[in-house]
Amino acid sequence: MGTLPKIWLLDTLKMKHNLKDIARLAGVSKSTVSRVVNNQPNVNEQTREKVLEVIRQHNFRLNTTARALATRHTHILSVIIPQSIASTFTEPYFPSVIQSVSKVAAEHDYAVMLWIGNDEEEERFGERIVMNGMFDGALIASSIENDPLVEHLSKAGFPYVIIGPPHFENANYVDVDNCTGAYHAVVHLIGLRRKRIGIITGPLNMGASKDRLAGYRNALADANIAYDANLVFEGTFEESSGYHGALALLQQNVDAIFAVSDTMALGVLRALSEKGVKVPEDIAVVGFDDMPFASHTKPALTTVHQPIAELGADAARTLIRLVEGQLVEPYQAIFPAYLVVRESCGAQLIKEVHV
Amino acid sequence: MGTLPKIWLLDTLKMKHNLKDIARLAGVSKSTVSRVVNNQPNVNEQTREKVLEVIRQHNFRLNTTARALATRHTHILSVIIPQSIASTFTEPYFPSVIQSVSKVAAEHDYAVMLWIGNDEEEERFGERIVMNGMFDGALIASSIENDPLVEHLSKAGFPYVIIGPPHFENANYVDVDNCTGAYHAVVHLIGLRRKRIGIITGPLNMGASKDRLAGYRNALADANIAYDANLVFEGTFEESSGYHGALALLQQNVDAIFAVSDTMALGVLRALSEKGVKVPEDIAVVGFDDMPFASHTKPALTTVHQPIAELGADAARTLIRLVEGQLVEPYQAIFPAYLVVRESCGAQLIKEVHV
DNA sequence: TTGTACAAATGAAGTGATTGATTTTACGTT
DNA sequence: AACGTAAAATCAATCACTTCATTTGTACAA
Repeated sequence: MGTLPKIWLLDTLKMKHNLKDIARLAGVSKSTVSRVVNNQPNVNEQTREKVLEVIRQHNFRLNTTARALATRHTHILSVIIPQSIASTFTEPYFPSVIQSVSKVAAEHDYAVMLWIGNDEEEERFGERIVMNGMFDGALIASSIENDPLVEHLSKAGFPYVIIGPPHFENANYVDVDNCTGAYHAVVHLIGLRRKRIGIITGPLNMGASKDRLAGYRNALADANIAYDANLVFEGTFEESSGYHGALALLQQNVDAIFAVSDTMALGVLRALSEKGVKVPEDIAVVGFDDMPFASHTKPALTTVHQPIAELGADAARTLIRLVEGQLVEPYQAIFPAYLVVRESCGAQLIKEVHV
Repeated sequence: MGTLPKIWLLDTLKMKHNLKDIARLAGVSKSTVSRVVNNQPNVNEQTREKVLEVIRQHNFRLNTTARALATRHTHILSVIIPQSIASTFTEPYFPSVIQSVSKVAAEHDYAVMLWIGNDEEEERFGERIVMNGMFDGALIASSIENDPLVEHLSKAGFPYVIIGPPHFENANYVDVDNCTGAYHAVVHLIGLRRKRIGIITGPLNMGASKDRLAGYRNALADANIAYDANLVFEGTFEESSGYHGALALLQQNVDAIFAVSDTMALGVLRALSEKGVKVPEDIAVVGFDDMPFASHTKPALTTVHQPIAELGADAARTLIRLVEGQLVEPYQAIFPAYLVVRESCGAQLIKEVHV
């Protein structure tokens, strides 16, 4: 701060004009130019044209920073990826969310700031974000429970929307029905006569992971199958944890593995293929996410579809409404997740048997 | 603009203070508080302590927007993903770049803005970015040739660094030696006695794709193998284009396929596996990128490694130097790319023959 | 007791917009 | 011609900071 040189190479190249200049050149006052730029009424049509002409001629662009100071709104939305999941950032889930957020933001003329947590900084992450403060609201992508970040933002008075399970009673959030989605997947496996169904969960300090595990347990309970903690492997959402989870569950003689992310399911397929285990004949595999690659695996992956892009878009729209004061009640949306049956669960086999 | 309600629910909750308030409360002037906040010299140690105490007590945070207006620097960096490649955004390449940029930015106390091109808007994309103007400099991720975006930014006077092959003579850029990387891959295949080597390129209006194709041609030329346009399939960097490329090249009786991205190589493996073609026995496959999943495919993928994170980090560091006026000469860095030999190229086979 | 030097603090003019209160202009009525 | 009215334009305050020129304060030497 304050240590930057005063003269900027590129500043000298661009002749910058401000409202006042344009006003002078067009022979009107600053206010009038402001009205024209902001498409406000009460300005004569000829005057408007004249001003626009001058603006065009001088290639004038409004200084957004000054406007932000005056209006107290930057028209910037933050997307926050907590450090707890930064290692998973390269998973297609986040790009999808970000892309849809970015699109909605653009439609409403908002810019998007991105904050990705860094393993090396602990507490400082939330502080950095809050200290910056140059955004109107924040979207928090699936953080862990009791993430201090949320409290930080909340205390600092920033509007925010959580993408994932909520942390507080009255939080604004947009989530997928993880529990029911997982439930359907496991019910399906049970229907296909699988008896020992293993699960590879995500980190259990994340709401989404817990909900999916709950769906698994509900399905077992409804079928009167005893819950066996040995069949539960806590993964990290990474491919390698699917791989190791599968190896561990093989020891338990499972006949089905439910990996709660497609990426982990990929790891499962790799492990089983290496061990010469046939999918779905010997072990059925079901994933979660329905990522683009899920239909391209071998065998094609049966998985729980979640509408990731819709989730991000809805969250963004909600945040904008919140920021613009159009949202009075807390907004809490839960999107359905449904099972997409492909090859890896063995539904085909059963059908053939029936025939 | 200008249509937002004047009273904000959350504004009433947070008692906001400004420099003037703090100055009054600490019994000093605004300037002094500013010095303290910015860690500048010429302020008495006791005064400094006193001011800091008041700041702490009132939970004061500097208004970054006002500072930006005064200093004419927002301390924001933009990462721009042109619409031409927005479809590939979920590829791990971009998250990796963004993550490393984000990290470097954080280290230098910069925030990161993200602009992702949208297929639906053509020309408006660059305009939107420039009109926003609330950033000090931009990082452009691998755009197509003659992308009007670069011209836009350049005209608007924004410092920028290109990640990928440069568009102009004097542009600042950070790139990978795509040509040499591809060259090594193809030379390796030739050394393994492959005679008909097909290539699946990226979009040929992108510099990186062209450079990789050039490397392929150079390798053939050096080995006195005639270049055959029938062995060249123009892909899109997407998995499916690898799949279709492989099917097309199968018609040409190739004995090796060089896919210039790992994701496309994945598609190649899928196609070959479906057709019952053995890799590497019947057809050798080489990818490009060395993505995390490359070592987890079956067979493990031989591929050209490129240091994606380093690329992003270096670009970010360069941009910050540029923005802060510490860069006088154009910065042009080319990172080496090297071949990582695994199973899919069939190097093992040859060794065994020799034994 | 001044004068000088230097550190510390202050005052005021910027930065470029928005916006509500106010004045000017244009135009149709009486 | 005087008046009322509404539209159009202007004025001035405000947003919250930085920074340069200036003043104040202190200590030490002459």
